[in-house]
Parts: sequence; C-alpha cells; structure tokens
Amino acid sequence: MREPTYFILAALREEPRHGYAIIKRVAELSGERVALATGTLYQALDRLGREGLVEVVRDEVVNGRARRHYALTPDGEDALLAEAARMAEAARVVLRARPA
Amino acid sequence: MREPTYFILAALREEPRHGYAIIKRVAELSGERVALATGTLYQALDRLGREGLVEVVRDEVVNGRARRHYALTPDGEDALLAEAARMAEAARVVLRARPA
DNA sequence: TTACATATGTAAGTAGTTTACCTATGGTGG
DNA sequence: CCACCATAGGTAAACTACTTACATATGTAA
Repeated sequence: MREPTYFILAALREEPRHGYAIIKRVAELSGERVALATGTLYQALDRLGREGLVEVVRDEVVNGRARRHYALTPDGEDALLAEAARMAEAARVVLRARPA
Repeated sequence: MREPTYFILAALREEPRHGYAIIKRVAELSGERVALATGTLYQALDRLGREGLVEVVRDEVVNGRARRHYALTPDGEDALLAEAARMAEAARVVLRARPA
C-alpha cells in the first residue's frame, strides 16, 4: 500500500466522505504533504472497491452536483490498521538504531 | 520511497554490505517480511546509485566469487531518516485516532 | 467575465516493484 | 554421482499504483 491509498483509507475511517471531501481531508491528515490528484483518487477508489476495502454508501445531488459517498469496510479498516502497524515498526527499526 | 528501497538503505546504514548480504539483512530487519528478489535489489541499487543515495565502495573476489560492496552516502542517510519520520507520523495519525 | 472552489471522471505515461529467467562456485544429503 | 541449497551477481518482461494531462459542469466572488 502506498501513501495516497493509505491516507484515503484513513480519511474514510473517520466518516464516509465523497471524493472531493477525501482530497481535502487527506491534505489535512498529511500536513498538506499529500495533494491527491483526481486521477489518483478515483482510480484508487475503483480499485479499493473491487478489493472490498471501500464501498459506495450513497449517491446524492447537491446544488445540481452529484456526490458519491464512500465508506470504509471492516476489511478496509483491518488493512489500514495493519499498514499503520507495519509503518510504525519499519520507522522504529531505523529511528531507534544507532548510526554506523 | 517504497518498502524494499527503505530497508535496503536501512541495511546499508549499519555498515557497507554486498548485495547478497543486503538481502539477508533486510529479511532480518523486517522480521522476515521483506524477501528481496535479486531483480528488486540490483535494479534498486542501480537507481539509488544514480540518485546519489548509495555508492560502490569496494569490489573484491572471495573464493572465486565477486563481491561488490555498497555504502550509504550522506544524502542516503538523510533520505532514510526523512522517510522514517514520514512513516512514523503517518502511522501516528491512524493509531492515535479513535475509529468512527 | 474571469477566476477559483466545488464536483466527478478518463487516458496516457512513468516508476518501482514482482516474477521469471540466467550464470557460476562450494558444500551437503541421498 | 547427482540433486539441491547457499552463496554471489545479474537481465528482461510484466504488473501495479501513481502522476500528469485532459475533459466536463455548476456556484460564487472579484
């Protein structure tokens, strides 16, 4: 799992969101470091949907504009937590080590 | 930076190593999770050499077998530490959060 | 009326993997 | 003796996820 995917799942763990809201929340969560392009986002959402980590929970129209809401599935939450644990451990291996 | 690259740099930070020794050390550092294939390793070493994160420090022949030793450059150490900090922060964002 | 925020998407290209293949020596088990 | 594994180094093709560029449309502020 790469960073864009990780933060997409992290944003959806807080609450279901539509695409544009995910982009904004990912920017916040990452300290403005990860600026998701729409190409990255929608392709990732398709893929995560096929993998069962994310699902569409609602389609609505607000002010003539469509909004599709996505939510994290239980498998998605498991994958996200596993990835967070993996990264924490990988970081620890380097940060605790004394340099040569 | 992806996980194989990260652990290659982490292995070289401890001491200069030749390719095969990197593969073994990466397995240890990652808790046997990352099993580097040679294709991943040597292509990554080429790339990291071009980027100035790693350099060849010695070629030797042991028992009729060539060994090429690689070392982390100062830029390589900077990149590794930055990546470790990035991962620690990304993990923290998820692990400290209360699920929805 | 121009520009930016909101909102969703597709297509083509790129990067870094993975998978599969190849050579070669030395030691161990059957 | 032969098979297999550890050691040691490498290439080529395929795959995946990402980036970049393009396309469309409405609402609001300057």
